[in-house]
Amino acid sequence: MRPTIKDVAKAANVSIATVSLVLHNNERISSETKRRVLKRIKQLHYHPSRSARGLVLSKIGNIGFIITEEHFLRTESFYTRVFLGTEFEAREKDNYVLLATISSSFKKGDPLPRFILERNADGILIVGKVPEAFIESIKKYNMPILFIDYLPPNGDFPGVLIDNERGGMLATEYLINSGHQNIAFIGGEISHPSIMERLHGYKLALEKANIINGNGLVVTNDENLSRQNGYRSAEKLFIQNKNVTAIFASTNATAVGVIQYLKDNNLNIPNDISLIGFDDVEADIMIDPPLTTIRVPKVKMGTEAVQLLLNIIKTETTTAKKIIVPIELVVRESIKNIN
Amino acid sequence: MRPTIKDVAKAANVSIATVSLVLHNNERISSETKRRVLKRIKQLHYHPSRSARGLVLSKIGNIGFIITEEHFLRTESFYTRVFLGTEFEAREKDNYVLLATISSSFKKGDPLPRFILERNADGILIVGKVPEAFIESIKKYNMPILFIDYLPPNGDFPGVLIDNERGGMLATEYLINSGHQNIAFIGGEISHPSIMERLHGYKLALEKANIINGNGLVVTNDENLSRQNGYRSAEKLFIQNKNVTAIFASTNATAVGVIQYLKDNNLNIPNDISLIGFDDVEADIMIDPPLTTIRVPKVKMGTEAVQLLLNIIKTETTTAKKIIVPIELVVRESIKNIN
DNA sequence: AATTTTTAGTTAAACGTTTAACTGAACATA
DNA sequence: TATGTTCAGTTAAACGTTTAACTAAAAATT
Repeated sequence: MRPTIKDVAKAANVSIATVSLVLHNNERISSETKRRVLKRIKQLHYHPSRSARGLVLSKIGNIGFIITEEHFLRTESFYTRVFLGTEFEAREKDNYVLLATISSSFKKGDPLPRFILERNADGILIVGKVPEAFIESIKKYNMPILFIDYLPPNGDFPGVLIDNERGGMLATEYLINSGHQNIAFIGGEISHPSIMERLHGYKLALEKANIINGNGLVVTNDENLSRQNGYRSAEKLFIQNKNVTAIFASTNATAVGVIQYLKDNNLNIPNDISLIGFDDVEADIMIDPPLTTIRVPKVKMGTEAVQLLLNIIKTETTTAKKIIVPIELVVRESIKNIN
Repeated sequence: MRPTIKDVAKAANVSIATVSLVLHNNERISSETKRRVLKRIKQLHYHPSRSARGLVLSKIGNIGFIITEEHFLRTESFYTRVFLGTEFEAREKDNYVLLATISSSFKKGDPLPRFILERNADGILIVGKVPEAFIESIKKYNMPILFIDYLPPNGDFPGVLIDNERGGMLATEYLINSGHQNIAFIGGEISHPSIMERLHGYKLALEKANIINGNGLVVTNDENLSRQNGYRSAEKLFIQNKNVTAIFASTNATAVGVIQYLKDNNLNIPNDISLIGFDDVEADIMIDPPLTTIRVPKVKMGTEAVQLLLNIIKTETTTAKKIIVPIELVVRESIKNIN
């Protein structure tokens, strides 16, 4: 049988209350006693029972991580890394992360993640775009909620977000500074607000540099599969447009599709076409030459999110604080300077 | 405040014991009372507290899912899908899955997943190859353990496994039946037993067909990144060997690398080279032509694993039962019949 | 020396379940 | 009629914590 607080108390010759106080670092306990108790705790490999603790505190130490199944299974490990970040921070703070997927076509009345119904989570992380109907459905449980990489159009929630607009600008400006003018934007899942914001950043940068080019250079397309999306979009772009010299691919999965298209059509990167991506590419994907990109701190998004959420839970405040994680331009070899 | 069993009892005019018995479908309760209680449960949105339940049953309803960080972050969604399977089945059986990653260079003394230390899981799923040192470290906690897609070399544990050998045979035999003789095997992470077994199946099939070709056709290589691995291995293969007509790539990530190599070297699939993979390819990866492959039921592996593990937990037996999930040859267009 | 304050604990109730042991009424049996 | 038996529940203890309220001893104050 696993040891309980009683066993520790007996071994250390104190009451169970003392053990509990030691566990919580209460200053009422002398350092001598503390030492003795701690020694026994270690010796017996004692760990307090979560159930017992949860029962009295009515706080379980779990946080829910909700994502659409589609996003979770994406070949890009974007959200997987975010998840890992949440796991790291949760562990640090003595919490567990419970992952649940929902359908991206969730509609009212569909079953909710069990940890919501059973209130087996102290708070909830909603990751990536989720259906509005889902958000509506869980509102009434009023658990603390925090969004990651998405904010619903209405309602004011806290969130951990990427500075997509600045990223879009950064990417575009870098292309402009490298002498490009005919810069195309290829958008993946354009209905995701993040992509919209990147597009907005792109437009802003062009405007600022007084470059006016028709909308023909912006190709969007809402297929689910980002790579095919990138491929098809590139195809579409080049049919209409022969003089593009640079492409801003709004995600790296899109970029991979674009690369395939360029390869299939004997267009060399960066000599014929310069290309910049968004999100650092997984090392596993072979891209030749290495892709210049905007790096997003995925793991950090997870850790920040958990920190903020736990804070909201602890202080029982309602906040709509937004944390914007910094992005970074990573220059590699996919862009040609044509100045 | 969330409703408790007391609230239900009061509303239904019974004792809390009755409510509990209704919850457990005890036949001691008349159907009339049962109906009344159930009605109130629904009305009040009552869900029993996990903490309270866990406390009295000393069984928490969590199962741990342990995987190396490296495997979890793989671009192939193989293990992600297995995870999803476990999640589905766990949910069905009123359990939660707690995921923890460990380092693939885990050594004695490294910190263990918290749910092991705290015994916050009733049983553990170990997924993919993990360091021997890790297995040694957790043995002493003697929690029920089940392996997925891996079995440690020593110790007799239950597991849910792929019939890799049969898969290797199936793939190779299909190539043979299509008239190929110079069939190469390109192995990804060859130190993973699964890959070894596929290789063994390959050899068996060749033997059975009386095809003798030197070991020059087997290229293995233990780089971590499967795609680069595939690329490099293909390179190596073709330097030594000019007359290969078919390749069996031991994983699909490897196959993708091989495809890139072939494309870069103007070798057409299937006209110049036939190719077969292993694991069904993610729809997102653009492969032209569609790849013939051995399909592995990933989600099913997860559900089966949870079923078996929960069974072991419930019956408190020690078993070393192995579940071999069926595989399937999926014929698409990457193989040329040269008979 | 008597009183008050501080220190370093202890006692006991509470959290929400499960379930063995009990009970009282209705029914069956001799 | 007296006595079992079955039915349909109820009572109460137990699970392992936390923490407010209490206490006994030591230290400080008058």
